[in-house]
Amino acid sequence: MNYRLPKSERLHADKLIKELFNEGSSFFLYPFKVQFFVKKDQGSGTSQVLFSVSKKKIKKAVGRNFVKRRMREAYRLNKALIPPTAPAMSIGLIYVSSDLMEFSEIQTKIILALKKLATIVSENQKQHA
RNA sequence: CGUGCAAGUCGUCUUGUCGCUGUCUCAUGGUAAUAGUGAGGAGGAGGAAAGUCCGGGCAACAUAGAGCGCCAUACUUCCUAACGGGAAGGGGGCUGACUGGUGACGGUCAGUUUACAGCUAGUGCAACAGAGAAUAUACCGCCCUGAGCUUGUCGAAGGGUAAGGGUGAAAAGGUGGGGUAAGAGCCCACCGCUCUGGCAGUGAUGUCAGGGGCACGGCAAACCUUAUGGGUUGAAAGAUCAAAUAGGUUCCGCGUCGGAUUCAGUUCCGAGAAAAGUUGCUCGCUUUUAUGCGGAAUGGGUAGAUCGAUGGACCCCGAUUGUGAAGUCGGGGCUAGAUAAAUGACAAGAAACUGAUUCUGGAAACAGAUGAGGAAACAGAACCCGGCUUAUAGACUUGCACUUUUU
RNA sequence: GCACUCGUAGUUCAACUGGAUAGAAUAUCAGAUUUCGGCUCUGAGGGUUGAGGGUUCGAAUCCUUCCGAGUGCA
Repeated sequence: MNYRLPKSERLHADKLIKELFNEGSSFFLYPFKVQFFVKKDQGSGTSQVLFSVSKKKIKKAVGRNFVKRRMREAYRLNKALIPPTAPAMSIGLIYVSSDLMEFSEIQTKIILALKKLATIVSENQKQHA
């Protein structure tokens, strides 16, 4: 199983991020807001993900780093929940709680979020097909 | 032993699994070099990385020189690349102890604190209270002269007076004495202030002598004056490379056909094509289309990438100079470099903190042992340094002070 | 990262060049009016002027250090 998360699987290009937030769709699953955008004419390639924590919610830089690292770990260990047949897309995981959470808690929530994302994407595929 | 204060140092560690990041080596890849992929090696947050309060490096732009303006600083000497930082010293304030004096007040020692140039340049400010608030002031009071008649502990009017009362944050030097009608630096001594000179000190300043006489009250974190310093903007500075698309410039080819002409599709004549209008339709007539299309080269430049950007006023150790901040010399070391932003997650254990319970001693307080469980500070580099400020569980070292117990 | 602005009753704003007890509207509470409520009238409470330190006789105001909120710069 591939548990790696190199730079090519992280979203870092300014254009793609603007595209994600301007044209993507989203849903809430506490404590996350999941923003995603299916790339057109790409087939089933590698997805790219970004993690975001608001400065308004968590004031201290240490706390923000702490949450982002735990989110990244949780995604890294559970990214297989998105089936490889799914189309390539940009994913944004935004932390909207103002409390610091334990890793186990974040992990369960991430799993739920990814499962929901996978079902939404597969339904979209069926509708288009 | 404990507690407190001051100064300084440190501010978790080990193992395993799965990752992130730059770098080195090897392999793969490829004409070659990058990029990518795989394996391995040795690295990967702080004392404040924070606040952004100062200073410097660095970069771009500006700049003959000078002045005005604006901003900052402000006892002295030194340290430093520089500073609003630091060191040492001086002066002032406060506290305590001792001490001199009738008194105002002074002296010595210790601790602590201090944004500490100039209101003896100018301008300005001081509510309320108070008679009077900065060219002082006469309310009560005190004293003198004393019209008058009610002859009194009376007193119109005039004058003297800042010692006393009262107001205030502040009442125009203070204390003691002389003096006077009562008073007053009016006079004297002392205390304080200030000026001049001598001496000591690099200097702030100290000290001694003489003079002035009581002014020259307070506020400059009021305007301001003086001295010194500062060009402006900040890495989102700036430098290099540079896709796609659109557009710029240059060149080439085509330009409905024929003829003539021109530097030139430049102009003319004839014929023709397409579209629109006129009409119910065709012919005819009129108008429009042709300053466009394609290709190549080229400069600017966006996305993006690279550099800036991590070897430096560097760190450690030793010697030496200096009261000290710090300097000099010698030896050793290389110690994060990310960019939608790495330095992590999980598990186990070990030190340090807190300490339920149980056991022993004891009348008790408590002491010694046991050690379940809990908690694990403040906080995350963003171009780099030197400071300052603020946050911080706990541990250790040194010095000082104090309490209690035991010997 | 850099540059800058602002914090006053529960809320919206005042308070001159430092001058005393920080003022107004609204909201709250109480009373009057009404059969009851609203409107209206009268009155009261409510502020460590964001926090600490300093300058001054005196600080919301001046200086300084923190805290919080906000704005601009590609």
